[in-house]
Amino acid sequence: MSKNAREDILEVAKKAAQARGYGGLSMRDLAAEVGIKAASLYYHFPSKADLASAVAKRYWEDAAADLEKIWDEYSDPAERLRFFPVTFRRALENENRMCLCSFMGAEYDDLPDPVKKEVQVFADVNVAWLEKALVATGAVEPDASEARAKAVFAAVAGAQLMARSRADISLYDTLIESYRTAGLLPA
Amino acid sequence: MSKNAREDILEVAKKAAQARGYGGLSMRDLAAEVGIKAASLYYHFPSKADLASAVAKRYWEDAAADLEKIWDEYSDPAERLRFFPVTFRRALENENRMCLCSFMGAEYDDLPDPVKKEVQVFADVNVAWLEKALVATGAVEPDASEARAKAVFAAVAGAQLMARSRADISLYDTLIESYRTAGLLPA
DNA sequence: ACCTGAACACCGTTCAAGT
DNA sequence: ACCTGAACACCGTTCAAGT
Repeated sequence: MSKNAREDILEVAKKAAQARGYGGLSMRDLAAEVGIKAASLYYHFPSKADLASAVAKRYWEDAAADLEKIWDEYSDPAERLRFFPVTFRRALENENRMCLCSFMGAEYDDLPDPVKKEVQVFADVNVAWLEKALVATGAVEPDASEARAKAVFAAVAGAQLMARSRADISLYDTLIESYRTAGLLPA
Repeated sequence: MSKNAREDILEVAKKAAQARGYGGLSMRDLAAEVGIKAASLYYHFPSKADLASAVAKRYWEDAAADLEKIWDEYSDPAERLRFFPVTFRRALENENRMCLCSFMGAEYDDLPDPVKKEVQVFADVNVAWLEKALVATGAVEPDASEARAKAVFAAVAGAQLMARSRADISLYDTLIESYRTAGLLPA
């Protein structure tokens, strides 16, 4: 693919993990897609756990950068919140994939600790951004803003999961719109 | 365990699938826990897909029965809705397990078609019950009731997923309470 | 009717060996 | 520095064979 095998591995592994999770991520298949042998993977990453941890870390770093971009592009607090669900929509647009961290959240029991840690940072980053954005709208009581931010995150993740389980992206849009009608997200 | 091996298999497989999903369900481990050899599993079920399909079918049947019970036990529509999240809470109480169908929803790409079908029926059953209950409260416009029912289902599933990913059942309670404060569920 | 051992093609992982 | 083949203990599954 590119000149940098390590980059290729991370990229292909990310897409695979978004579709099949940690357990479903096959080192042999991954290697084949990158164009090397499975054993060669272990030159770049000491173990599957290390690889997945690096993938999850980059995943939340990219998410954080995306959220920063939304923040800077819009000044209206409600406008910013309008765009939050778009980042989760993109995974579904991308061949019905889902958030890597939602999938791995489900796999909690089988997740190596370093991976678990990065997965939780992803949620932390999203919740912190949402809380900041919600407080700025002034529509949420300050002492309820953290709980509300978590609620929005959980609900959006749930919408993505449900839409994926039907391979129906229009269902995702319906769900987000219902959240707005119900008052969970600003209309 | 019991006298009936088939029953034991279904029961143990259900708990395993709630913790590790379809992919994480190991026929060898399952057999060991039941007290037979892996090959013997294939006497009772022709394949892993058939076993998982039977498990998922029973799962939504049990869920439907639970919902019926809630419906009959309470006559106040809002009261009925108050108890909906309790069924999802029980999985978390049970050693941080989650809804089998949420997990398998994430595994969409690797799910055999018969399993996929049963998983979707689970969502259908829940959404139909929720819609009935929401309409009865009179608080939701009739032409928005289906979308709202789906939204509640997705949000509750998302709350369960997020709480599981932290092994924190109190987070689940916080999220459900936030849904009520926000207006997604009746307060 | 119900279960088993042995075999099949897979998997993640290791490691000594190649260039 | 980067990759590989061969081997390890696993996996789901099959099947002929046992009782």
